[in-house]
Amino acid sequence: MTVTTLHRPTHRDALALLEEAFGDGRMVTMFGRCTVEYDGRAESSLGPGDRLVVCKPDGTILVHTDSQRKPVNWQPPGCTHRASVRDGRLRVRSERSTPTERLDVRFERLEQVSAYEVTDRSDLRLTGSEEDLRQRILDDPALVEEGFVPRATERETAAGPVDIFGEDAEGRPLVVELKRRRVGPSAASQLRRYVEAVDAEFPDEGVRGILVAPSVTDRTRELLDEKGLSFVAAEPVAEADEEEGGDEAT
Amino acid sequence: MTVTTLHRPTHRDALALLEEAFGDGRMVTMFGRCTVEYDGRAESSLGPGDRLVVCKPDGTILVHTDSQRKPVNWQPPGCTHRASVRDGRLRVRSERSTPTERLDVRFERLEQVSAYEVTDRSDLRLTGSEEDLRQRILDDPALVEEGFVPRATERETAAGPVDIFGEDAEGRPLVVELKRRRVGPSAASQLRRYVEAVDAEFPDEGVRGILVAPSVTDRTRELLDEKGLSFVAAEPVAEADEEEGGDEAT
DNA sequence: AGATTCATGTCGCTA
DNA sequence: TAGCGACGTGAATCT
Repeated sequence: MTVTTLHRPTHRDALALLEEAFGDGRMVTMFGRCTVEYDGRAESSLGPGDRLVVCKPDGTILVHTDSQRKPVNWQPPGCTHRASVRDGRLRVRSERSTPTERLDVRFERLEQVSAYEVTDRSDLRLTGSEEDLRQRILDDPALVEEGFVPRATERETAAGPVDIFGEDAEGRPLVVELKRRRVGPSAASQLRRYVEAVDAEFPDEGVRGILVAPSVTDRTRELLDEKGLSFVAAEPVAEADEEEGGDEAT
Repeated sequence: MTVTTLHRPTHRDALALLEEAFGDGRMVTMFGRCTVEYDGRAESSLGPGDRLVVCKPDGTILVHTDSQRKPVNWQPPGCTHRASVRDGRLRVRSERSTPTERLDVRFERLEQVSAYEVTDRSDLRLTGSEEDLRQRILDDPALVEEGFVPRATERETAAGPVDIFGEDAEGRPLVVELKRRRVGPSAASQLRRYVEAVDAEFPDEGVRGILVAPSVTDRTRELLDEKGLSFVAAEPVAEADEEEGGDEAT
């Protein structure tokens, strides 16, 4: 039996299941009317309402309402959660240090508590990341510009690590900043920061900077132009051929 | 009855409950062995495994494993999710446009399906945000420096909106960038961007920039110094008095 | 543990 | 709708 469920349990029965499940490393969900108090990097208070609470065996706790992707409250992995009954009500407390953070969920009503055994796993395979864009450019540096020769990735500078560092056709240092999607002003600032740091390393060598991304906003384009930086359009994965024959839709 | 639960249901029975719950605007959880395919801003494939799937009435869908705060796969609010049975297996598909994204969850085994009615709500009250820091400084501008006079918040510039714009004791323009927590290099770049934009607006008036945050990293401190920018330490909420008497622990 | 950056970031606001 | 920046960002990587 991989799922144990209590329907409208007493708070004490719920506590018993929670303690058992926490001990077994099972994942738990609770649904009911509760309040939530959080104190740590910030501080928050959530009045009574119907929520889905998820406790994971790695110490994660999530409090979900019926909207939004983000939990209304949570605690990250590595926390220790403990359940107790105070004044006849179930309470789940999750704590951690560095930084010190505490989350308290107090239930007024409990509709359902379930414990799940998770045994089967598979890893996620994802494509379309900045890493894919980097690989694409290392495979074909001409995508950046004719004659570009990559020399290093994640090269350290006084301002932080440069995505791709290399030389242009004339042998001048070239700083390439990659973004997997359309970028705003912060990307231009980031590139500028790296270029200035590299420029300090190679004075009078005419260090250049190129931002590689699918596209840029107008303001970002202006910021790049002002600072003498370039933009080259490229995507993490080659676009589907727009010219005829691209009939792979289902 | 605010919760309906099916234990080890047939895929057709699960489908019936899902369609009913989607129609009623109820929140749904499913637990079982499934695979997940995603295609949109990126692309991913997740092999078979035991997961908790949450469907919210606002169109959010979450696929959680037994670890991490982040779902392994998801779809944001505003998506339309549809359930069906193909080859005797339950499938939940969630789609949206702008950008075009599709998520497919296919179940091999179904341990439990639950539908929850969410009626009771309360809003979250949170303190310790950048907004709190701003209010603190507007209440007492001397926290930035003696003689500082705020003139505007979110003031627009060619490089974006400045958190607090004002004048120093000598009447020179002052750009203040706020951060609720310890900052890295990007904050220095951001401030510099704003200062340069304001400097272009007020040539030869000696525009100054001050970063206000709890603390900065060493490298960020150097970047600020290089560019003639300042740092002032301040937190969103006044720190507890470290000197004696702070005995509120439980 | 701290620093740095990417992310299918998410979310809210505003022009 | 797109642009822009905050977020209790989270998560990975490297020192």
